[in-house]
Amino acid sequence: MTEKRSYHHGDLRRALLAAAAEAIAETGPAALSLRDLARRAGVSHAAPAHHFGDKAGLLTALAIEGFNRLADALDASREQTGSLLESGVTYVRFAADNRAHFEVMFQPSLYERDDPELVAARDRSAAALSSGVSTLDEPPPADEARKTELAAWSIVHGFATLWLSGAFFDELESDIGEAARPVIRRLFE
Amino acid sequence: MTEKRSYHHGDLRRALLAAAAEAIAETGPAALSLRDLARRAGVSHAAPAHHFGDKAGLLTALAIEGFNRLADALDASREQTGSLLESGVTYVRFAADNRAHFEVMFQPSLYERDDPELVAARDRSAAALSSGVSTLDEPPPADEARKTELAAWSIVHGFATLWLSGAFFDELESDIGEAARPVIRRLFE
DNA sequence: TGTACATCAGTGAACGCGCGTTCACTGATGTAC
DNA sequence: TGTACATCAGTGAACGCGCGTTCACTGATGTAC
Repeated sequence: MTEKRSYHHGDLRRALLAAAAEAIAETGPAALSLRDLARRAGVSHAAPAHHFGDKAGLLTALAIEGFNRLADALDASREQTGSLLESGVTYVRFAADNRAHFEVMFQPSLYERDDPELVAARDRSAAALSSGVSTLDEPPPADEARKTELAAWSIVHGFATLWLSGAFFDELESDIGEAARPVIRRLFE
Repeated sequence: MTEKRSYHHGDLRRALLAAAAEAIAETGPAALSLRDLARRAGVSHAAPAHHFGDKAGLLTALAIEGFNRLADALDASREQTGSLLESGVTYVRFAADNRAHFEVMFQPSLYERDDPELVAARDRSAAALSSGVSTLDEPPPADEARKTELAAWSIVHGFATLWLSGAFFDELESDIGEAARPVIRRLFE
């Protein structure tokens, strides 16, 4: 913790992203300031611009990280369970465990939505989501599949968003995944 | 438009709320500044404090207005159609037509969530939502009803949120209500 | 109908603050020979 | 193994900006008599 830092930080880019996730979880993405991140990383206030240029650049990097983590989690869930319901549980868990990333990912006005790396990461997530529908016991006909995908995405996204906003405060059990499972299950009955 | 204004504005409180909805739709709730609202309302920069105290006070008023409008819309929809599906369509339409209100309503960190008037308006919305479940052709048993409510709320809230974030951009038709109906219907099959 | 006065809505100057951005700089690292 | 030099990461002082807040004020409105 109290390591001496040399003139060069060594891993400032990563440290700034972690500081950003922390700050956003505390006060939301819009209140983020580069000077605050520099303070949190123990570095001069002009340093962040070196790595990200401006706030949008930093949030683009954070969104990329988020979409890749989500795709990783969904892929792993599908491999292990082969169940769309469990992929949904994974989605809401991801949102709760990566709150800052999640908030940024779905506010594209905060970042550069055409960044090639971002587009690739977003597409990975989308593919992981839609491949989940094909794991259903009775997969819908092709022309209906997209509607089912959107319904599944909507219900898990809505549950996660409402949970994070405190709408279920004190009503549901504290594990978001367990709280979500019986609700998501309604979609498949 | 170019009416002469007397020293007293006459309806500044309402004008500030309208200006706030406009500003939030443009740049989001966090970027809101009281000085900007004063400019939009054509009034000196210290005037807003007279009516709302600070930003949280103003956003509390906006959230109250939003929850009441939502409750009104849901009540009207239930009276006219008696269909939970159509209540869902009404919910997503409300979100699109009252984007600024909707965004503020579900970010309680922006306002005073214990304000009595706010609590009352929020409860009105919640009641309107849950009474919708009892209109189903096959209402669920009492102990299951809440899960069904949460599923319905989640799917419409998720669809609305994803739509507003641009996630369906260029994919779905431009009327959010028509786009949502076949997706929401998946929950009832 | 007229006058006096209290109340209230909005004004405008002043303040201190944190922010993003710029820029000449300095110290560390890596590579060529 | 040693030296020279280019490159790059991070510094720190300076700037101008918009913000929220305060406060003595002024003009309009409403009420008492």
